[in-house]
Amino acid sequence: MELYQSNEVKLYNSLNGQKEVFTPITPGRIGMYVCGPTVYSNVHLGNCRTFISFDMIFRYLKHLGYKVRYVRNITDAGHLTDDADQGEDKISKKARLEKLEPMEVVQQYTLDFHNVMRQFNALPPSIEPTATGHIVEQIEIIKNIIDKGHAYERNGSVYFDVVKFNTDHRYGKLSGRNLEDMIANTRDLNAQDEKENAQDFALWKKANPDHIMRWPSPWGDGFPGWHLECTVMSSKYLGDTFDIHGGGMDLKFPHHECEIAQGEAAHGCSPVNYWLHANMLTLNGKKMSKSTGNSILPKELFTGDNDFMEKGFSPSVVRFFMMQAHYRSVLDFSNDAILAAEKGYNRINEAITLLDKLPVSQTSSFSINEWKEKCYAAMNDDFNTPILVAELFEGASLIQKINSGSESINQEDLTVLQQTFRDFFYDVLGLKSSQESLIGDETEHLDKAMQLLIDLRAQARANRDFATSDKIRDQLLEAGIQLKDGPDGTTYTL
RNA sequence: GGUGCCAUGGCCGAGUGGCUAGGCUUGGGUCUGCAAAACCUACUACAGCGGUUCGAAUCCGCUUGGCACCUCCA
Repeated sequence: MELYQSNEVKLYNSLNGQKEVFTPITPGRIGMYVCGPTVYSNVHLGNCRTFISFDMIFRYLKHLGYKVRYVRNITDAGHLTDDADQGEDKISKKARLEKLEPMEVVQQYTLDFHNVMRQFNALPPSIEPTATGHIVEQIEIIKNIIDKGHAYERNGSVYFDVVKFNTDHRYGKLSGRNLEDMIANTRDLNAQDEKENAQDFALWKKANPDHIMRWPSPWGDGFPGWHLECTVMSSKYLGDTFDIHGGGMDLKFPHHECEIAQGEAAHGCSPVNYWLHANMLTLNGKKMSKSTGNSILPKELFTGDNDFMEKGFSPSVVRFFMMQAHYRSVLDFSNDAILAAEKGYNRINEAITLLDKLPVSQTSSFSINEWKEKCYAAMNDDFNTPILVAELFEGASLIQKINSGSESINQEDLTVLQQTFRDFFYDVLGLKSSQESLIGDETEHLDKAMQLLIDLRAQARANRDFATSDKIRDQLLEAGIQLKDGPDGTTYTL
């Protein structure tokens, strides 16, 4: 019996704005697609929040025993810098500026992305397809959409006919827009526009002679439009209709709206059952954005080399900070907020170090299963990680009380406590304990060296040579190591 | 202008028509040579104005403020 059979997950579906009971198309199996990064520059922290949010969702669904195929693409072509019409492929623009091959740029930033995701302890997706690896499929689906009468060719480019599509489908159902309003609100600035309507979007763009990234197609040399890759890759790997599609809130319109239109036009069915949108991470109250400069790189945050924070923070602390907010809420990043999160994170880590050393009693003075159920209930309710974190703090408090003897626990319950605490902290939230950043070998060496210092200090204290003992303590603190005198001797944390 | 979302105690951040999330900070205490850490303990908030209700911070309306999308952006 898998956990999912006894845990009913409710998730907020952007398609109708309601929390719905999640039922996969195939029992026990889930297909999930998340829009990945455009690899033309380093991912910033805001990008990371979305991927960390969906990593948490992926982890919880797996924890429940579902077999999840998680597809997250790499956009290495096709996003335009300007208007669809005088647009230039983002990747090739960057390439020209830096005098690099386009695929060199792609490689560099893909590696950076993977590296950052690894630091945040995000699991790799099951499949990570690239747009450039699916040009053939994109050309095929464009032919299909043209055949169905939902697209037209103009001067070597192909456009999706939104107005025609809207006559027997509903364009705008995800973002709550209707086409009439959109048309009414459009001022027609581009008289030379190839498109029949301003709302039409490109499926294929003709490449100018100097455009580096280009592929042959039935309409001439060009490159695929912005929204097509996701439709192609999601349907290829997950089917024409699949369970969950995720992405950042800012992709809801037009990107996801266009995906729905493309899917419905090409396959005749709605592509996705549950649309999930992760909210933005703001910095100083404003959305992070590469173009405005209001952004912070993960590396700058980890090292403390940035203008916003007074010191560096470990990836796990940053992840914990994000988990303290709901994925659908805007989260503002600030020095005070992350500092507070770091202290809370340390508190939970203190409890974890006690987990294997707790005294066992004949009976328990509380109901551990009640606590465990609350943890699951939090996650089952649209992945409410802030509530889960609150429960982990309750658990941490419980651990301290058992340790100090004001609560007691029997062996059976202790096993539940250990298992549940670890399941949620490590597996579901994807956090690491503060000591874990060190590799085993290093820890051992450090332990030995530290023990020597601790012994020396203890001796100095015994001789009431406090000048020496305080010197050891204070200088270690400057080096980032904190000594903690307890009843059973002195321990240290980094 | 259009479409959504949000306003919670010093700070961050959940949530619910009635039973005081949680973390951080701060005050008091235990421990300590002194600290730090840890632990115990205290601190009853929901933008404003109306309305519905026995009862609303939670539902409805208005006002004010903020954010996101409508153009590439997670």
